[in-house]
Amino acid sequence: QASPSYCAAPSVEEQGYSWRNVINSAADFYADETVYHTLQNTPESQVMHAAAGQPKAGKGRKKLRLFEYLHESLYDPAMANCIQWVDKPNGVFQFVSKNKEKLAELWGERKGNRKIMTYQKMARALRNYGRTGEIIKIRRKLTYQFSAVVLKRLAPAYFLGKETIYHPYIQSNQEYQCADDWTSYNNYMYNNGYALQHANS
DNA sequence: CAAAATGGGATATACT
DNA sequence: GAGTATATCCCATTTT
Repeated sequence: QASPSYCAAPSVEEQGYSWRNVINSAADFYADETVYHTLQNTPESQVMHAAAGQPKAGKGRKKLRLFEYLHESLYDPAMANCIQWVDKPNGVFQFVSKNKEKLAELWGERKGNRKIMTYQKMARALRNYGRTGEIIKIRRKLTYQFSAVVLKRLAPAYFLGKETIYHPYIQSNQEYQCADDWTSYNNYMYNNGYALQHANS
């Protein structure tokens, strides 16, 4: 057991701990950040830039949803040490083991919760997304994936223009009732397209 | 084995 | 009051 010798994509969370390898394209980050601003201007996207860290402000504001917060963090370079894209085009991201609790904490503050939000509780909420398919868990450690729908809804005009990218993963825009099926399908695709050979356990 | 991750039922809250 | 979207608890199972 424990034979960490993948060569292709260094599993970020493994003992390898090679975040930089995944981040490598900082330019990519900034490019998207720019796009993110576009999103802010998009009329239909009422993301509402809720004031950062306001426990109980903004009454009329639509409440920020967990996946919106995560998506937002994903585009925030300052959060790169907590959460990060693994496969941006397909909405695959993962938390950083070492700082995931921090991200959860910030989420809790953002929501103005009474107690401190923990990764466990946040992950519980994340699991609820699995029911509706908004975000699903994929086999890799601390890794999840936004559904095509959510991704489109949150993505800047950017993807809307070239939505072709999101094909390799999800092909049935039908329903997510068979979560089990397409979860494994995704896992299959994921491992297939990333670090195909590893066949561990 | 221990720790980290994952999973999910049950109940509580806050808000529309 | 109903339904949604978590929040919180808490405990069990799996993976690392």
